[in-house]
Amino acid sequence: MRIATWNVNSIRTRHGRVVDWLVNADVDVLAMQEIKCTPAQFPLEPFEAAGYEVVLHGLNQWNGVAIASRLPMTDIEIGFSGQPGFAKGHDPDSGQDAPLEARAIGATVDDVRLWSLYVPNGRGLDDPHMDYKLRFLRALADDSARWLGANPGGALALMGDFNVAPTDADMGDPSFVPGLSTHISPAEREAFATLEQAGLTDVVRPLVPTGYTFWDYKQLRFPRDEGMRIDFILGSPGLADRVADARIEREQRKGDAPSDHVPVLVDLVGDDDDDDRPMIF
DNA sequence: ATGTCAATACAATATTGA
Repeated sequence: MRIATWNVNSIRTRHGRVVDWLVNADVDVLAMQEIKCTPAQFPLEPFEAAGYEVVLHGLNQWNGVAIASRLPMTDIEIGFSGQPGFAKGHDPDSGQDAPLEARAIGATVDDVRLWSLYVPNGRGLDDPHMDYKLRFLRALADDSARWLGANPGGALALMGDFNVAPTDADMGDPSFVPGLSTHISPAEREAFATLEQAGLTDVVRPLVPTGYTFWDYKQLRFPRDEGMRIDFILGSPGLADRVADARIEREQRKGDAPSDHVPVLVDLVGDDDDDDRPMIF
């Protein structure tokens, strides 16, 4: 089974490129982020014509997550347990919960529990959005730890735009982020590390040790290769053991109307479609 | 020169977000 993640930066603008890539790259399941639309606005037809079913969560023109799959999806979950909310100007001391944004959708394909996740940007080190980002990451780690406790040995994949560059090599120069050095601050890296403490590992890095997944549209970042590695597939041990290959699809940053992010994919063996499982006599 | 892009409200530009 080939699974992938891609921040598409508007599916209405990008559906042609996305479906073409799904078919050409022979992808079974794609987690998308920043679809930037409601369910009524989502271009379902090109996906269905290519043989993909889509589940999505979109509230307005911001954020939005989806999963497209040509294998059956079950147990669709909108948002994760404990996911924090956010609203500009919301007073956290008001006693009222801030509304949830469209940043998480889960589905099960074969025996793999998959999530499409769009972690808050943070905006600035002192911005209220940064605290939201840190709380979002910690709550995600807590929910993942709960799932792994309830499903020992289970295959869990967190796929998405985490908006954190976990190592220095994942961002060549902090000035790539205008103004403030978000994405690389100790607080953000510590919050990201709680996912590793929950038992999840980056399953792409061992096979693709270098390279970026995002280049800002501004300031010729792509031609200069001044990008960041912020899109990941994080797996439980039960998933990581089944990873046979991984790729970062840098070519997708080229050509007409690219997203500012590129797809990241991994191949899994040992799923229900066992014709790719090594035979042992 | 932030060497940009997308959605919306609105009706040619401004705002928001990334």
